[in-house]
Amino acid sequence: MVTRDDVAKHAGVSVAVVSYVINNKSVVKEETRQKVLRSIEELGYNPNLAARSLKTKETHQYGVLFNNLGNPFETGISLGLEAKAREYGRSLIFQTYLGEEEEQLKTIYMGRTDGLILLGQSLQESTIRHFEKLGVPLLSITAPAAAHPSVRCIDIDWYGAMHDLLKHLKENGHTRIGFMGTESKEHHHQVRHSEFCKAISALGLQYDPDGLLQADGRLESAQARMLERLKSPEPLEFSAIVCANDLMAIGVLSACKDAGIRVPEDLSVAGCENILMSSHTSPALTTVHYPRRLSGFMAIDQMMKLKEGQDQPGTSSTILEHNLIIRESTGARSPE
Amino acid sequence: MVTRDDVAKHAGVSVAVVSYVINNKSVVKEETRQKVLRSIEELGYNPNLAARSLKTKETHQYGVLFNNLGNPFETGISLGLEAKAREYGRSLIFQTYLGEEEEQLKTIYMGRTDGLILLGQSLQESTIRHFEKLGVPLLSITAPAAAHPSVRCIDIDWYGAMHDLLKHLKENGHTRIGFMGTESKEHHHQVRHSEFCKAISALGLQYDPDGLLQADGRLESAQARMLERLKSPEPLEFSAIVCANDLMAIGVLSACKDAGIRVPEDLSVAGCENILMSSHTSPALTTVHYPRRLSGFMAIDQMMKLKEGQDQPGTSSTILEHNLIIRESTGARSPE
DNA sequence: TTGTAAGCGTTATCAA
DNA sequence: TTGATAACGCTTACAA
Repeated sequence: MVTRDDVAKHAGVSVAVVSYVINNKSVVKEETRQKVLRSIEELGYNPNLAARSLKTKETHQYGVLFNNLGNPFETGISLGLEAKAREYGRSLIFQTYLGEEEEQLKTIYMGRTDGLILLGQSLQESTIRHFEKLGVPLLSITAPAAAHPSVRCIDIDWYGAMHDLLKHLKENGHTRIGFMGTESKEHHHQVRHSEFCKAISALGLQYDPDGLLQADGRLESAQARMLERLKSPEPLEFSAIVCANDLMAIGVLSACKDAGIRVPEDLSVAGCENILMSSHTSPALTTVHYPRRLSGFMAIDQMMKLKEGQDQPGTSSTILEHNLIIRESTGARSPE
Repeated sequence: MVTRDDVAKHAGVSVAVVSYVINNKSVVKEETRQKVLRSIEELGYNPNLAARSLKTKETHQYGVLFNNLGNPFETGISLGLEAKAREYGRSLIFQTYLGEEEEQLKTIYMGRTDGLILLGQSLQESTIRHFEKLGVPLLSITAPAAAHPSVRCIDIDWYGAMHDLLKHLKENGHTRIGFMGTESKEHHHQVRHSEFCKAISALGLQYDPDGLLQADGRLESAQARMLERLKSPEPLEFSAIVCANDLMAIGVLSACKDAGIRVPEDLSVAGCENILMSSHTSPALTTVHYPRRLSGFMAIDQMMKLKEGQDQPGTSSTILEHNLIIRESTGARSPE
């Protein structure tokens, strides 16, 4: 490996000068600078980042915690994170979050990250304090079920989104509306569910708690759960169903197809997130658009600002624009 | 930050002993060990990984180079990579590969990675040599268009896969078969295309070079390209089309729907990779299954073995099992 | 404008 | 079985 010492020797200067050149300290004489630059080029020198961050306490890496890399919602966000991080010369360490291994985060990221980006996870109080003490900021894209003051959030206004969606369904004659959520109490889908409930009552609609179906956020489990429900002899409690994400909504669509239920003639189905695939199902899915790429941009931007101490107290929560996308999977019911 | 010095002081031992305990050197007296362990616990100590890798020259991190994080094929592989890496206590640095910024890889990964996992990219000779010199092994999941002896590969047998698929189409009466690939000469889809061509002639089928449609691997561009083709007055050169990946095949499906072409009655469509979504389109997509998760497992396993010097010369290329999945999008043509 | 040297938190060698 | 101490490659006072 070529080290800074090699460069110094080759260029006939001291190691400090090499550092000055690399870090663009303007003190260096232009002639010397060129000499050093030439040596760097000739030797193919690259600074060792581990050594650098040991000294500077800056790693130029951010940790990103996934729930499910297989969900295009999360990869869509990462696309934004990654592009913006690249702009700033930052790298991302991706990790799937597993509740039972939360303790390990402390080990994995020690001396390896300038900040942690969550995708809606509710970390334990002790973990949050640990990173706080280390000066590693936490930021969540889409708010955790259990909000914590020292975790800043980027999200859309779920109440507004649910209100828009439910208003659309109401206008199509639906009064009884179901919900498919995610079982875990700590999952960020809980926020979507609770705002759904608020919007339901604000609009004077009915919500039968029996009309709550629980899956785990994945397509397959949603499909299985819905199929099971459709096969039971009892009639559905609802004429329309809102799913906490598109993946589950697509699973519901498939279950309806399997069971011979027509969408939207027999049942209206809506999702959340507007992943690419939701416009390529048949029927195409009505959904709430979540600005994924933008949320990733904002997250990195905020991290960079936090670093520069521009920690404005008002910015602990950022609300992004949402959009209702009406497609074919919702509409008026047609009685055979 | 709590350092090893703090622990040593707290436990009343030297710093060396703390290291011994952490790294499980068996020399330490059990009583001392317990004392140190208790101090570590009490102080909430975690070893600084930057310092450690500076000393040991091992980073316990692997770089992963994506083409498109939005492609479920790539995230499916990552799911495998991530799970296996976790088992071994390794972290992954994800990066989107951009040809024009290849030079930067040398900087980004300096002192930060024990190995680089490619997803079919063809790196420049000089880049490959750079990492070779540093002792950073390169491994590609799905073979690059330009194979290089020092990059080991994990892939399926694309000739076999294409042969299976084309045989199925031939049995359904198709003789003229088109292909949708990816434009760039360096893209790993080129391998799929060339093996397609070989299988075509082995089976005595026709392949009209005009029947080659070029997109960029994404759904949207495939849809646009196919729609454009369908709108031109000339009749199609083929009665069936194979797409280099499922995402593009789904785009083709959407284009057909837009243009009023029935699948498979008017045109058979097949993909590659068998992403989750391909079983939820209508018609469901015929495709070649690629064992994504497994390929990720193998990649990490190989990396770990390379490290231990178990660099068997025979293992530079690993072939995984593939499967033809026949669904609804292919079949016999029905003349109106 | 450049050089010397201390120190970042580890591991590992060598003595004790 | 333990303790000093020299690296690892870098940044950054401070001195020259």
